[in-house]
Amino acid sequence: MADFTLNATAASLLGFLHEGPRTGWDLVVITQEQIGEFWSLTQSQVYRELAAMAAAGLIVAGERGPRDRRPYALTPVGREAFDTWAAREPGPDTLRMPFLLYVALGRHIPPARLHAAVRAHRARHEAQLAKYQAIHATCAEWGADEPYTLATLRFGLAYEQMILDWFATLPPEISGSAPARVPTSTEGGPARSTA
Amino acid sequence: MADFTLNATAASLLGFLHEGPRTGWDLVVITQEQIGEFWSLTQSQVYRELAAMAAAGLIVAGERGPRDRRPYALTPVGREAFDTWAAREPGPDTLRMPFLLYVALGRHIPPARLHAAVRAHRARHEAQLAKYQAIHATCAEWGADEPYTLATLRFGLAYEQMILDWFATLPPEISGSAPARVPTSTEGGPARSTA
DNA sequence: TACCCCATGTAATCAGTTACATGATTAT
DNA sequence: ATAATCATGTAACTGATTACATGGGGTA
Repeated sequence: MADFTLNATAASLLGFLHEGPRTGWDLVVITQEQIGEFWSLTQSQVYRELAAMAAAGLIVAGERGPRDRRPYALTPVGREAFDTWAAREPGPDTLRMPFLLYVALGRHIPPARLHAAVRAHRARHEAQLAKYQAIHATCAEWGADEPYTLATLRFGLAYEQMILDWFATLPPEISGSAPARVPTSTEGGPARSTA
Repeated sequence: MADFTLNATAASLLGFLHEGPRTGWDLVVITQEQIGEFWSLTQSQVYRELAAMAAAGLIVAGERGPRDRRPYALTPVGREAFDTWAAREPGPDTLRMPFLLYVALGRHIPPARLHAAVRAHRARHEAQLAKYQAIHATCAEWGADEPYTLATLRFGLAYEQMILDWFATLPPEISGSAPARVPTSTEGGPARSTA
């Protein structure tokens, strides 16, 4: 029972339950907006993990509320399991980018197709950056009392900005249009930050 | 048979087979170094997908060579399947970052633990940046004839540099040490690129 | 000859995704 | 009354990870 090994998804749910009892639905919404961009989890997973953790005693289900809402609360055992999880090094980042696969195999993809994919992908990231900027604008006053959420938001901003900068450096074979005038960086030597 | 739907992993293998027959082992090595950073795939998957694609006629196995090496060659059917895959928009990027999960849940993690995780994670990315820089230094002459691989490499460089820049902006509660003197960017208004 | 790496594969498990079924509540 | 949304859950599947089994071939 004490050897229930948490995966990071389950641990994240326990993490949010530190702030008080939440229903599966609550957690779906919360996780989606707070960590969804770098740790996706689906509604199915949430209910599955909650059921498993309840069976293992890490959380307890409360009374069913209005719309069958069933809040789960963290137990001392759950707290301990979370601490055990937190005591381990977080695993390595993994990226899954079908678009970069396109680029890597670009030699074997019709140019028009590749260029269209570039445009679509750039548009996605422009939209995502705008979204982050909007959130950041409304939440700039957080500062001191929300450093954790703010840090992840700032990561998102930096990430999207980086991608758009990278798009601007693509050669015409890939982008379909001339690169913006930026340090061309194909003239040898290790790359250096422009920041 | 013609309706064999490729997943991106299988498609990537077909992509590399455009350059000539390769064995499973070859593909494990090639994919690991060429796309491994943004599209991980394991040896098991490679052999599984090769077997499935061979059964579907997308590739054909050649004679077994020295150490039981068995080269697979692309067939016209496989080429067509690849083209069909390439004609679709690539799916969205997904990030899986346990470390950011740590940061997001930082409020509930002992500070010393969080700071240690930050140090370890930063070290990882410093090492990764150095690796990319080394590759870039040896391959700077590619330029025109390897634009695709170069673009992915330059993505890696930009990504790692972005992360290290982000680390420098972390507040002491998270990093354990004072942030570097950079545009503090917590003073309101949407973030702007510093590039 | 002994050992290590090359190379192919299988088995078992876990995690993640999609689709669907069901019923309660609120809004129109 | 009807539709939309809230909320919980199940089923089926696909993909990814880990571990292991097996044997060839080169090297010390």
